[in-house]
This record gives sequence, C-alpha cells and structure tokens, in this order.
Amino acid sequence: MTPVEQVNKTSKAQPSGPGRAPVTLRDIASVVGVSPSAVSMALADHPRIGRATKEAVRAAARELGYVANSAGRALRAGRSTSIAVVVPNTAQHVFGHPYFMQLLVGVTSSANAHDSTVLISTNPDQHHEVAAYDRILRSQAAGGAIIASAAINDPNVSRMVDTGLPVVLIGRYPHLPQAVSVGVDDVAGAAAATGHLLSDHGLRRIGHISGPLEHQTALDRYEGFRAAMTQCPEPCVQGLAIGDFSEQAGRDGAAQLLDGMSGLQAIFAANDEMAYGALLELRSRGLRVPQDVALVGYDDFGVSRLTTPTLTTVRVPAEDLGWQAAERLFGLIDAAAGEVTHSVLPIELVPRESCGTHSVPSVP
Amino acid sequence: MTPVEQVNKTSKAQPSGPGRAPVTLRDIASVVGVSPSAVSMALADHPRIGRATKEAVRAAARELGYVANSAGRALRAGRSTSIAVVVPNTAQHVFGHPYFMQLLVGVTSSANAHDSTVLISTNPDQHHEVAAYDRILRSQAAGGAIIASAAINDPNVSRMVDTGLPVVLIGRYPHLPQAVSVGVDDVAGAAAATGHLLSDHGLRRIGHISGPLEHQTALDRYEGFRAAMTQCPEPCVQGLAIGDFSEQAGRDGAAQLLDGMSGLQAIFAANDEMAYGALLELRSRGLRVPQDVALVGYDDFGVSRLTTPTLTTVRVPAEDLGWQAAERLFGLIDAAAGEVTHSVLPIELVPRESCGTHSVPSVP
DNA sequence: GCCTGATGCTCAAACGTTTCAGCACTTCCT
DNA sequence: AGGAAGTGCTGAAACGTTTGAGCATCAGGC
Repeated sequence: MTPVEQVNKTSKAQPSGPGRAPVTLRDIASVVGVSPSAVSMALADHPRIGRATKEAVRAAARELGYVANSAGRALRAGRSTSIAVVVPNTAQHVFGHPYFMQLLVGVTSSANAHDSTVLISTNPDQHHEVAAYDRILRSQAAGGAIIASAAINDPNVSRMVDTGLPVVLIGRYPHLPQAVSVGVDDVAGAAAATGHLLSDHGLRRIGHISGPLEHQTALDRYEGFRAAMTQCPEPCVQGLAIGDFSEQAGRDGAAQLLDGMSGLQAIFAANDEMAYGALLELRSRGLRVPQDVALVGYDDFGVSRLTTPTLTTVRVPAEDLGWQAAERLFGLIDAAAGEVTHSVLPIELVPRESCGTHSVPSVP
Repeated sequence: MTPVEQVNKTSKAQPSGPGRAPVTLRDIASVVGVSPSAVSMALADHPRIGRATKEAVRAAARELGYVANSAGRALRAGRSTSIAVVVPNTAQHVFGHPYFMQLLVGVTSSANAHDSTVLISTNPDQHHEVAAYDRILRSQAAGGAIIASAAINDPNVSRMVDTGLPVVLIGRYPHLPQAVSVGVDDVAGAAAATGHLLSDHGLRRIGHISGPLEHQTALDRYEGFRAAMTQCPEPCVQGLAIGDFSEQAGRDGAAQLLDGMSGLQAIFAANDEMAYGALLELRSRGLRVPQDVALVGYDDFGVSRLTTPTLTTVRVPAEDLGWQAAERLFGLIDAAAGEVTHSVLPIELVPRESCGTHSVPSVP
C-alpha cells in the first residue's frame, strides 16, 4: 500500500509504518500549538502549566505514541536512566545457574516499575573484563550499578564503589562498610540446614563441604554450620572439606570426609552443585542416600529438584535479591546521598528426599 | 593542573577519587591545544588530521581516561550503540534455564567486541510487557534488537520486525521471510536423536512427546522425529503425545504413550524437562530406563546431566546462537540494509545413559 | 606571480531534552 | 489608580558529540 521510501524526502505525514521518524517534543508542540518547552513541562506536570494545556499535551503524546528520547534526556540530565548489572568473571560458577536469570528477572521488574532500563555486562573473557564494565560506567551509559560478585577483596568491587557512582552490591561485604549491599542470611540458612539434620533427624556425625573461603558466602555457610554443631547439647563430631562450588569438588570433598571421619552420618554441602558431586561419590561407594548418609545442599537454583533422590536444600531468593537491590539502587540515585545500609534477606529450608523420609512429596 | 570546579567548590584538582567530573572532548582539547572538533576527528582517525595531532590526542585521551559520553554520541548519531535483548514472556519456559544465560554470554561477548553494550528486557509480567520493550525501542535506547521468543505468530515479533529497526530473531520463523533470524537445525537434531534410537539401539516402537505445536521449535522436532521414523527401512511404530515443554506434560505424555502403545520401547521428548517428567512416570510404573524403555531428551541446558540415569539429549548451542545473532545484528546496523538471511546452526547429539549402555562415561 | 591542490585545522550547527529567566497578561489588595 | 502577586507560556542556553563548510597555509606547476 504505502510506498516505503525509508529516509524519505518526498512524503509528508507518516502516521505509521516502517522507517517513520521518531516522535519528538517538537512534534507534539506543533500539534498542540505551544512551544516544546511547554510540552516538556506539561509532561513533567510542572505547576506553571495550565490544566487545559496539560491535557491537550498528554492527549497528543498518547495519540502520537511519544516516548522521550533517552539520549537527549540523559545528555541533558548528565546521567542515564539505565542501571547496569555487572557480573565480574570471578562469579564464573554463577553462569549456567538459573541464579543469575532469577536475579535479572527481579532487577528488570523493578526497573520497569521505575521507567528505567537494564544494561548488562557479563564478562566471560578475563582480558576484556575491566574494559567492558568500565566503559559502560565511564561512558555514563548507566546511572548506577548492581554488582553480583562473590569474591572477597575483588579489586573491581572496591574500585567501583570508589568511583562515587551509586552502587549496590549483592552479597555480604563486611569489609566494605561504606558500600550498600543486599544479601541473604547465609549463617542462619546454614544453621537451619545443619539444625535440621541434628534435631529432626537426630544425626550427630556431620561433615561440611565448604566453598572457597575467599568467598563471604562460603565463610558464612561454614560459620552457620559450625555454630549449629557447637550449640548442639549432645556430643557431636564435625568435619570439613574445602571445595570450590564445583561438582568435582563435591566428589573430592565427600571422599575426603568419608575417608577421614568414621561413622559419617550426613554431609552438608555449601551448594547444590557440590551436593550433587557428593551424591555421585556416595553412590559410587555403594552408600545409599539418605539411608546410609544424609545429604543437604544449598541454593535451590534447579539442580536439587532433579537429582535422585531429590536434594534437601536451602532456598536463596534470587529474584527477591535482584528486586531489592534494584529498589535500593533507585533510592540511592534519587536521593543522591542515601544512607548506607546492608539489607539481609531471610532464607528458607526446603526439605526433600536426601535428608530422610519425612515430609517428602511422594510419587503417585 | 587544570582546575576542575564542576561539582565541588572546595577542592581544586582531583586527578582521581569519588565524584570527579567525567572527561569530555573539551578537556582533551584544552590539554592538547586544539579544538574539540579536532579531537573528535583525531580519535576517529579522520584523514584530514595530522599525524602529530592524532598522536598527541590519543596520548591525552589515554592519560585522562577518556570514554565518549554515550548519550552525546547517541543523540548526535540519531541512534544508540546499545543493542537490546528482548525476551517476551511467551518464552516463560526459558526462565530458570541456563539457556538464556548462555545466550546472553554469547551476545555480550559479541557486543564487547563491537564496543557496544547490551540492554535487556525480560518481562515476567504480561501487563507491562508491551510497554517495557516498546519503551526501550521507541526511546531509541537501542540501535537494534535480538528477540528470543518461541511462539509462532507472536504478534510482538512481527510488530517489531515492522518497526524498521534492525532486528534479529532467534529461532526459525518460516512465516516471516522478511525477517533475519538465527536458529538451529531442529529437524536434523530430532532426526539424529531418533535415528540413534533406531540404528544404534535397534528400537522400533518409539513415542514422541512434542512441545506445543504453535512453537516452530516443537514442530521442527516433531518433523525430524517423523522423518526419521518413516525413513527407517524396517517396519516401525510411532506414537505422539502433545505436551507444553513442562515436567508435568512429560509425565502425562509418557502415561499417554504407555497406555496407548503396546510394547513401547523408547520415548523421545522434545525437551529435557519433559524427558525428566517421563522418567518420573516410567519410574513410578516400575519401568527401568534404559533397560525397559529408552529415553532421549533435547536441549542439554543442564537438566540432562543431573538425572539418574543421565539423559541422552541433543545439545542446542545457546552461546553460539547468541553470538551469531549479535554479529548478524551489528552487520545489519552498520550496513543499514543488509540482506535478509536465515542462519541455521548445526546441533550435536549427546549420548548419555538413558538410551542404552554404549559410550557412557562410567563412574570411577 | 598566479592558479591549483593538498593539508590541517576551526566554526557553527545539529541531535532532543530540560530548566531558568523573563515576558505578557490577569487578579487582587490597598 | 497603582503596585504586588500570580498565572501561563516563550526563548535561550546547555549537556557532549559529530560533521560539513570554510579558512588559512604551503608546495608545486605554469
């Protein structure tokens, strides 16, 4: 029907169709019969613009499908409306987990609610990493950043906090008291998981496979395990194997615990991936889970539901984390100088088959 | 040296530290002693700028840590350097899969290489969906978009293609011949999986649990299955149960096939999630996999590695898909009028335990 | 000596937005 | 009547970038 001239010198009005020029303030202004400034102020609900004009402007804007040009707005404002989500490559073990996706879903819903957009920087390549997120922030493409990293003393993290740009960290960063962070109560989560084995299943000889202790997450989960064990009124025996959150580390850790502790009754792994590794090791030694050795994981990002037996685990509310972090970030951006806070979200124990036979949804 | 008065009134020179003003072309210009235009042209390697000036400018830019303001550049250019990744909520089953993360990794590496950034729009909420990605594109925050959707006739998809904005679709869209797409050869993948059951394991009575047939992906996988079955020289019996890619649909589909086909020897599910559901159903009926019924899934996004037995599946190269789609998109953006092409990436059969005992990496 | 062409830069304008000062007009108060 | 205050808008400027036109300067060819 309508000839498509693309850049179009000939046709005048193009109500719709491919290649039509974007609607600007000027377009609305000429429709309504006021200046672009008035349109801008009307849309911002400025008190000095008359009611009638505001309504006319809003109607025209809706009619024409006006959406403010983000570049123009950002340039004028001196900062972008976008927020960046940075995943430094130190969080490699995060890739392949639904964790990050859940985080993103949370962040994007908050961003949608704030009429903002989400820019992401995942950096699989070590070499380009600094350049990539650095470029995003230095180019002022984002008005703030959410950093999903796990390593303590990651130099990137403190550098970013130091830039003065609004930044929210995901996780606990006790050594960065000046930073705003949103994390989960891993100590309580690990204590709940361990307490479940102790109290509900009456087990007393429990080994823990921890993550790398440069990660606060790994430290906290170990701390929760230790606290629960030492607070048990009856005599307990605890063991520790240090892993790196990988399946292989789970196998190795389980082997180490089995060889080192006589009468091992349960293994609490610091994440589901390692619990799965431990499961494989136990199975290869002919040990049954949970009859011979009970098993508990951590994260509940999808792995734990699929194994046989299904894994008892501790759910980390990733989507909530992302949402909270984004909300916090928008608060920082708006207030320019928000108070420094460290939010800690609660966790939830998810009992499944691998710790014993109670409360297991049975297969029909 | 040069006093930076900008935001703070007290301190004079801040070579570094929080709150320092961003470096602009003007800053470099005043250091080098030329006009901002000359700096811009020098950095763009314009032939009319002298060698000496170029070198001085580049040195100063490096020294000051100059990064072009993205808003300024986008405003001037009339389009952003970012690309958007849109995940319409029709692709719900994608959430929670590492698929999307892998896709993102591929897209971001390409974007890094092109000095671009990635904007993402995941829209868990039906109501805000149109508004969210619409806003991104209408605000010209992105110079192009990659759409990861699955449903045929998703109105969003054709609308986006019609905007005239450079768009690359992920998946096969035979009904949108004017659109650029990057997909996988699902027909060949499904045929390979089915052929594996037929030729390598000698099975002849095979049921397929398909996805919803509004999805091209589901159609293609069914088509591959059918083709392989009918091309088999010996007499075969095929069955079909239509599912929706969910675990429950896998259970239901398996039940339907088991009840409907006597002597069922194998089930080929259109994704791993449904294969897992089928596994649960088989197990609850006391049937062993693979001894009584062989099982094959599709996707290899993580599920298949974890089940017991591990699932034979077909690997979808998600990271590659993302990378290719981004490369294609940058091609479109640069060329302004690239040719319409439909790339199809090859797939790979991943034999594991659930189809039989050959070539299984045994547990040590 | 003058034209031609090349070289190396500057200037101005423009992208779309927001904001601030200011103008014109009305209304109210004394 | 005359000033003050309020109302509703306009015009200009600015954010940082890119680019085409234009202005010098200089080398070489006749």
